[in-house]
Amino acid sequence: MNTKSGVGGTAGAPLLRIQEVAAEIGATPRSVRYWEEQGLLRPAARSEGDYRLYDATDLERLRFIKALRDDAGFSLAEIAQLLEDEEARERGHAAFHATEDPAERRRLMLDRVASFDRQISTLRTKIGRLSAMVEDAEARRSRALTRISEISIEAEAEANPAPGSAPATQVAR
Amino acid sequence: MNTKSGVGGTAGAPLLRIQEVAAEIGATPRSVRYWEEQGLLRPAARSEGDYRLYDATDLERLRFIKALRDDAGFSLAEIAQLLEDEEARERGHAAFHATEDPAERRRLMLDRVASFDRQISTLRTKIGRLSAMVEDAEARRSRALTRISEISIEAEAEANPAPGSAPATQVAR
DNA sequence: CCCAACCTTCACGTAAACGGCAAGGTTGTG
DNA sequence: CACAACCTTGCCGTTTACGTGAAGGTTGGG
Repeated sequence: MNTKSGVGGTAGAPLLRIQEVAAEIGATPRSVRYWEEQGLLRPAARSEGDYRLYDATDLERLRFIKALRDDAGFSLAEIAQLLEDEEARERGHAAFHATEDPAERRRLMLDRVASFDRQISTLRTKIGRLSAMVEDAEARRSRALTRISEISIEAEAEANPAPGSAPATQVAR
Repeated sequence: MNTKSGVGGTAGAPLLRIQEVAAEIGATPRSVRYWEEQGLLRPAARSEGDYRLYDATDLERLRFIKALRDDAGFSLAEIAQLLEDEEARERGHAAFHATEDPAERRRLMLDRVASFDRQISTLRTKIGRLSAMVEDAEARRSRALTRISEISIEAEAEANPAPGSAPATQVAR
């Protein structure tokens, strides 16, 4: 077995190979390659022998993709859309470090915030639709409960024809 | 064009044909047939000439299926699971009308409530995962905002050489 | 009765998202 | 340096969820 866990040149960052990242996020190397093929990730980095190498940022991105697919149920095409924002953020990150101008840096960060806002709103839309379904189910549930109490009353009336007052028998079992 | 809108025998309920229900829920007849093929709906009802006929209950069910697919992003297999509960509810509905015993009726309605509870919890689980993603994005967003305010301070410091101490040169790079 | 517009059941085609295998190159430990 | 374990790029196979005819029957207004 391999004892090594990093392939970093100067050991600055522990670059991972495809199987390692795949296992980390709970996917297969095939899927990760497919996602790359579909343009969801950049070529990451390659080793001397052309092995794909992933860093922490890539891992984060992969986790995000996985969550969008499994948890949110988005298609890869939709994810590609959402990731365009993420791309923009990363480009912004590079631009950020390329400038010293605080005004420029501020602008880049504001773009980043706006990008998060779009992402959040997309997710919230989905949550909204799911919530509507929950509310619908809750309404039906509560109607069922109403019916139950009606049945109880009905049962009482049947078991106790007396109109005066004072119920006597139990209903539940 | 056809002027008729219902095909009810005694005009008790306005049974719809496949294209009508499909249009109603925003799907194609093909999809509706496929869903039936996959066991998501029962044969509904058939006309003399074997045309599929749908009533209000079927429509509700179809709407539910559509929402689960489009809004919640469930696979037909998952929907089949969720619908088993719905099936049980409908069987319970029949059993409900078949008995006069209030205790029995109460039990059936309680089953119905439990079934709704399971459905609601499934949806809530999904909402929870989406909410986690939103929270994550919000955390990143707020970190970006923090960076922005830091930049503002940095800019001030640069424009305004240290009042108390600390000679100001450059910071990052 | 006629005919357009619907419906039926096959049956094959397709896009998405991978799975799996072949043929060959790379890594790094013993 | 040998060799197991990993990687690479094809490329074909598979499942899901339908689309798209084909060939023929049904409906219902005129």
